Amino acid sequence: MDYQKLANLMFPNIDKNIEYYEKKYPKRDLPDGAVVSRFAPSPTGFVHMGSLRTAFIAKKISTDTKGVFYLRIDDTDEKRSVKNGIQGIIEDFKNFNFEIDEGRISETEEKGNYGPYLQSKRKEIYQTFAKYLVENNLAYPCFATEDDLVEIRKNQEAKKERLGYYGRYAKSRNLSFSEIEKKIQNNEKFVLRLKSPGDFNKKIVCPDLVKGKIEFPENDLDIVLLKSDGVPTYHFAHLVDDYLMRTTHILRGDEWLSSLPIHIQLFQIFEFPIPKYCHVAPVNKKDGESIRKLSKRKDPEAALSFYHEKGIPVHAVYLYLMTTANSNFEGWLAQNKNLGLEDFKFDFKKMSASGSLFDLDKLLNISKNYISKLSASEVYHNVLNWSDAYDKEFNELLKKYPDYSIKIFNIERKQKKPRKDFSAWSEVKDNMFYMYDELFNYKKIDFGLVNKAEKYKDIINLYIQNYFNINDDKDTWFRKIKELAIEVGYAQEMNLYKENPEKYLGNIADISNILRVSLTSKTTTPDLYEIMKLLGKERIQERFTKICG
RNA sequence: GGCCCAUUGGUGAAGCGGUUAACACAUAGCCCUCUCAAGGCUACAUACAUGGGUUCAAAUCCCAUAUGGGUCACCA
Repeated sequence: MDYQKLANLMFPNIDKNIEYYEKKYPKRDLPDGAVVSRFAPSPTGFVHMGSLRTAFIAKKISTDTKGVFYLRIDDTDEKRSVKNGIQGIIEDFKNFNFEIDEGRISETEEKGNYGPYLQSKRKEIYQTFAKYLVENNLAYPCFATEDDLVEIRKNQEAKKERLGYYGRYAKSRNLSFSEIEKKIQNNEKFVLRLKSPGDFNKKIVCPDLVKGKIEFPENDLDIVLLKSDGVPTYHFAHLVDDYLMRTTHILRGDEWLSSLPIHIQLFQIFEFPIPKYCHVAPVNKKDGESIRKLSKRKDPEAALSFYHEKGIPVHAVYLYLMTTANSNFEGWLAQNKNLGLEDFKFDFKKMSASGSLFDLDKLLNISKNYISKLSASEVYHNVLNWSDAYDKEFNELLKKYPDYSIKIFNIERKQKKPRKDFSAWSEVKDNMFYMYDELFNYKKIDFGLVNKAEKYKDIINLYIQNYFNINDDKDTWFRKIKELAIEVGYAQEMNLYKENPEKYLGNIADISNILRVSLTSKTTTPDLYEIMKLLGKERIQERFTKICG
């Protein structure tokens, strides 16, 4: 058969060749060892936590090696695409400060010299590569209908044979030119299938940076390369795009592991350099007794918006992702307290090959520690940003009292071991609302929460009259509370009380708590002295007065 | 069903032929303390899936089984 003629019949409008594209997208001029990696999601509208993890690792090794990380949108399947799907991904990235070196940057724009980065705009490129295969008798048109394929499968199932389009089941392999010509002239739909050179009885060793060397049978399936609408399948697009975009490392979920023989075969057929593959295990979730992959549909924590909404700092999420990605990261960080994520070298050898459960508690713990190290001003700006999207009322107050708010966040922060009150910005308001008159409600005060608080009015009155002075230093302030305790028959020290509880009506902690609850409506707050200093004389007196009537 | 991957305490995980089998999170208790958050100390946890080998010696090497997961589309 004249394969050139066949190729022209199938792709009459393709006039370029592979060399053209090789010249258009030349080898990248990068330092030795530079990693070119990418994230290639379908435009489903948002990024999955597991995807972010994979993309984060890819980007990390690219920047570590002074390489390139790019974003390519895999929109070859319309059924999967969602309206504004690209925008959703880009917004998630923006919210997570996830910057790309090149690729798609909005619904309409992109940057970089290796585009288009939208697969739907690369049809001609794919067809050029497809035409090459036909010209060289490496691929052929297949006219089998869906029914034909069902028939084949039934047959194979009945005979307990291996499923798929291969060997003697690949009937379209043997069509003559005139048969093909006739069908095409009749406008019969066809797909392009690989004429697989593989032998199922032979083995191929596939190296993988996280799973190690895996032995598979060679691929002998005549897989579909181009669908009947001329759009490539993932396998073919992967070959063409990652070759032309000069990708060196393919990071993807390990559900792709079993198609590795196909991909390696494809690269070999074209004699293109085979990229390094890194199949990343999934992030899982316990669902009753069974364990399954974190699911966009079932698990809110699968979506990045979940973390954004909670106000978990982006950097904390990355710290957590790195602790799950490289087992030595946590220890390294503990040893190198003055260094950060950027200074850590990612290593595939330290990556677990098996999936793990997503641990929100651990994330929150990391986040709590991270926040404790921020400055009051940083905290303020973060809370401001967060509340702008999720709590307008609080946002207004923060904007109204910026300096005052920063002072609040500074309570017990500038010390060697700062407080660790919150692990997410959404927790701030509940912790601090009483510092704002607009949010404080004295009617919610419940002295039932305080031990031995029966005579709280007397105690508060005594305090205002004889002990309260806003200008006292902390020692004096505390000494006076002790004196008050003695005056009303409470123990001025815990030890004394513990030794002889029956001798006292209560203890010093009870006194403090009566004051604390009066001023904050909470039994748990940061340093009461600091709080009173910030509240100031008038507001303190006002709050006390309201309680005592 | 075929092919492939995985399996260390509640969770993540170290371990690479000889260890009292690290560490972190979670949980509990004690200490500290004006409350809390921390911090310090301690505890907890029946932790090496099971069964066979190899070896003086196995969580570590080999084989089988079990369990979990993936994949076998004109989906990615």
